[in-house]
Amino acid sequence: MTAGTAGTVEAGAGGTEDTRTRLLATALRLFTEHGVEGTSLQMIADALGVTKAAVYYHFKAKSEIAEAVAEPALRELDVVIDEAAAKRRHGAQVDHLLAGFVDVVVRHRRLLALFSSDPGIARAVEASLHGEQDLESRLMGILLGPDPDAGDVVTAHVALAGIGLAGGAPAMTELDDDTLRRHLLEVGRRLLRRPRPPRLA
Amino acid sequence: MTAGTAGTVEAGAGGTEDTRTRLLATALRLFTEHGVEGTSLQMIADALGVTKAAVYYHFKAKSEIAEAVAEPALRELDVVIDEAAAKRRHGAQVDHLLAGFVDVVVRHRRLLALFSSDPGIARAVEASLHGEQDLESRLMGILLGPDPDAGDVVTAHVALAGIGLAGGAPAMTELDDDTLRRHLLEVGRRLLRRPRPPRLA
DNA sequence: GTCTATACCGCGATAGAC
DNA sequence: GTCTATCGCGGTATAGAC
Repeated sequence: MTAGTAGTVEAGAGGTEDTRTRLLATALRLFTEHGVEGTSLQMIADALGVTKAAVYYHFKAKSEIAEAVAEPALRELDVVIDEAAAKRRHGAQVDHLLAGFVDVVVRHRRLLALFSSDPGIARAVEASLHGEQDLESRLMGILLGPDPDAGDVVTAHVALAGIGLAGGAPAMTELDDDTLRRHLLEVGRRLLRRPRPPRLA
Repeated sequence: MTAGTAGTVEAGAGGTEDTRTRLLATALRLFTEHGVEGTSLQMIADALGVTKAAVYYHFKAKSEIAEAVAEPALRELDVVIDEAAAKRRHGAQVDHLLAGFVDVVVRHRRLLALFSSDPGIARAVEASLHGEQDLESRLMGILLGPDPDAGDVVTAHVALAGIGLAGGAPAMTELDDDTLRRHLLEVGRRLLRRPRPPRLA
């Protein structure tokens, strides 16, 4: 995105990945190890063998790094929401959204652990979440039907918050992806009263 | 606690509340307005008309202020857990715990919004949560029966995280305490499969 | 026992040279 | 694209006034 002058860069010559990419990978690693707060620009710079100022050339602020790290997961969520919105029947929308949401949560659960305990990421995510696309409104809009009562709203919030947070919880690290996904899905269905989808897609 | 030499101090003379108490009240207000991270010791000191060092006299570190702010809620939770543990039947334990937890969440929901989005408080709470008393283990111990399977563990986590987070969510601020409590309780029951307690206590 | 003055160092961020 | 230098502010720490 914002491609511009790129062109020949992609999969360029020999070894050297461009700094921005290396930077993001390094930042993600350090973030998951020490949290966003606990990771200083100095640590990132040192790990890359450059100075803080060099890091600042690629990102205007630390929060931008956090946003960039969170972006892939948010983009996937965006796709899921679009797919869900495209379904005709409301029940099918909810089913697809739930399954897709759980899937994104499970596949990005290490990131999730960060999201939920670090305001650095949390704020970055919220910015994107309520930004241009406002993922949260769209999510809730699908989950809640045409005219939801207070109980529906509470239920939807508990479901999303619970699944998201539980997915990233330390106690879940022992479970393999598939097991976790199955259980989260089941819990979500019970919450949202969608007892069980038809056996074949 | 750690009373010691006190004695005559309690409910002392005229106007001046002791600084420590004013400090905590001020800190709580600023924390809820700007978050823990967003509140500097300088801001607290200014609001009280003292210097940073004075604040530092009462609390060795910023994290201690956060802990002190969170303490009342955690103590209430502690009581609820004890009460629940004292019940004879497991079903009654879960019912009491759920109702008590929801109640604490609702009454401290402003604080909750902080807990869940600010690692300052989050860490303080975790310290207490896993400290001496290890509230979390005891909570989970009651919620999960004798030998829980993976599904039970996931469910319990979703329930606690979901109720806690949803209770503090901005979207819930419009609901009055009683309505919120009723809906959270109902959602919790559905999750934990405790359909409905007997009509009279 | 309560507070002020002052200082330290690491942090995120900026400006400008190469 | 990277570096050196520097800034202001944050939490922390100590010495000492009252």
